[in-house]
Amino acid sequence: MSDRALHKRIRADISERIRSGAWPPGHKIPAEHELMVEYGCSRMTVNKALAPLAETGLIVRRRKAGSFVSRPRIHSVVLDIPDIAAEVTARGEPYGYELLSGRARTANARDVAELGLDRPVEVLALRCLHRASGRPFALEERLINLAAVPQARGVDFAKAAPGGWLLSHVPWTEAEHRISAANVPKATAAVLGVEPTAACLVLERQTWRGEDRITHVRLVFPGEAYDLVARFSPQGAPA
Amino acid sequence: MSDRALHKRIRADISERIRSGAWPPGHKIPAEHELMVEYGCSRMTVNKALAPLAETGLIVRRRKAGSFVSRPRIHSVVLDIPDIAAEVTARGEPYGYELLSGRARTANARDVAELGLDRPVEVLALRCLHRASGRPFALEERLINLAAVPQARGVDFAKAAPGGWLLSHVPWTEAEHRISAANVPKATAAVLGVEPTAACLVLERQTWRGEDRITHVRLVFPGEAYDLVARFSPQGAPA
DNA sequence: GGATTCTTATTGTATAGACATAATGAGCGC
DNA sequence: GCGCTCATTATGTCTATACAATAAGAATCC
Repeated sequence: MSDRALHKRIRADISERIRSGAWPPGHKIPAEHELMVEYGCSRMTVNKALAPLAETGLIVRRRKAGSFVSRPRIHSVVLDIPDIAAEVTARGEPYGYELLSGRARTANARDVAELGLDRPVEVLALRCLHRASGRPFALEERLINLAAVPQARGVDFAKAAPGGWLLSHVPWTEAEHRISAANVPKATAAVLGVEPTAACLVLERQTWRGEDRITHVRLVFPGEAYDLVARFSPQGAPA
Repeated sequence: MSDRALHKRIRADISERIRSGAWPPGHKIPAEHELMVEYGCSRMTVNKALAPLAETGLIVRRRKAGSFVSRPRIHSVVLDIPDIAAEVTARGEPYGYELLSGRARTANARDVAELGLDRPVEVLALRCLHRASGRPFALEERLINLAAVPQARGVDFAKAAPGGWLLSHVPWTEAEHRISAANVPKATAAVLGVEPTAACLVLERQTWRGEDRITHVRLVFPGEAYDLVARFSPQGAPA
């Protein structure tokens, strides 16, 4: 493991010392000049090692003052939002997809609110059911803004799930996810084959490109059948 | 915005073209030499711009072949795991904390499973209630491995919430989070002041340092009172 | 044709030097 | 002591150059 590039080794060394607690928050990190001597390299190399640590917030750098280990930073993790087909397949279960309903319509008040539109344009409203081993796995309720994605009009979503089609055909610049728990309406519970009182995990995603709203999707997972798992691996940690 | 460092501007330009779809997946990115001419800078500067893009997976670089926009990358987001006190205060509500119970004991079978221990050591089991404007906001069920964190024995968790104390006193190297929806036991529902049928959002976190298990915490949020929000901001995007 | 070798384009890494920028802390005037 | 100025120091950025590593593609040999 010591055959990697020097600047990466320096970075790994430092982040290791921080993560292990040897250098607590607030601790002063040796100056570039000192590290340069310690590792017997040029200042550019040291700088290349430290710059990303500063960018990701593990350390704070101040001119003249020096570099310091950050105060306990916001506790953030990377969460992989599942591609449902991949997720089901990864569990070794056969994946099934079914389009329950789908039609274009002028956005109603609720559509406008969910998509965050400023006026009621044409939208495509879809309801799809994803299955694992035949059993309902997730209900997808999706709105696609046809003003922003007119080419979605000609796609047959009975064959391909809209998530995958959108991902590969429509670029987006930003997305917001919302994760919550909810007791869902009776109709939804019936489709998912759970009791109306069962807790469901609701994942909502809204994407847009520039000012244009692209799509809004709500994925409802039946109760305790599904967990979102996020593993935190701090900057510079070996895989 | 064009007064930032050149290598950051180059990086922003490129990631913008990728995110906007102008450069689709698989598209060949101009060689370092070309970008060097385009921006009138040295190759080092171009390299400093591109290297982080490769590290975060937005692009793939191959010697002799060139640099290319990655195939639809894994759909991952950064999720800020809340510090409850900060979260409540940020909403403009007064924050309240209460220790419901706490005692040291030898780990029982369930403790062993939750902490992932290999033998039943001494643990500190805590139940705490977090309030917003007096109303229950979250129930915290926490186990602290006293074999790994002996100094926790002398702390009065009636005054300070264990999360904050651990964060600032005990370094950790890895964490795993699990987010799910659940119908909680009657006793839990009663403490939270919700119906036993109400869906609750359950956030579990387990942290460890090296091989040592540090703590396991389960935060139960009453139903739809709380959303986890994750905003995706691709590499190089302006804040 | 197919396997092997050679050439070369392209990225990876590092150096030494230069100037810019920001902020600390010392010195100075009052 | 207080406020101002200024030298100093550490980081921020960039250049020009060098050599290494890799793999694509061309040339060669059989």
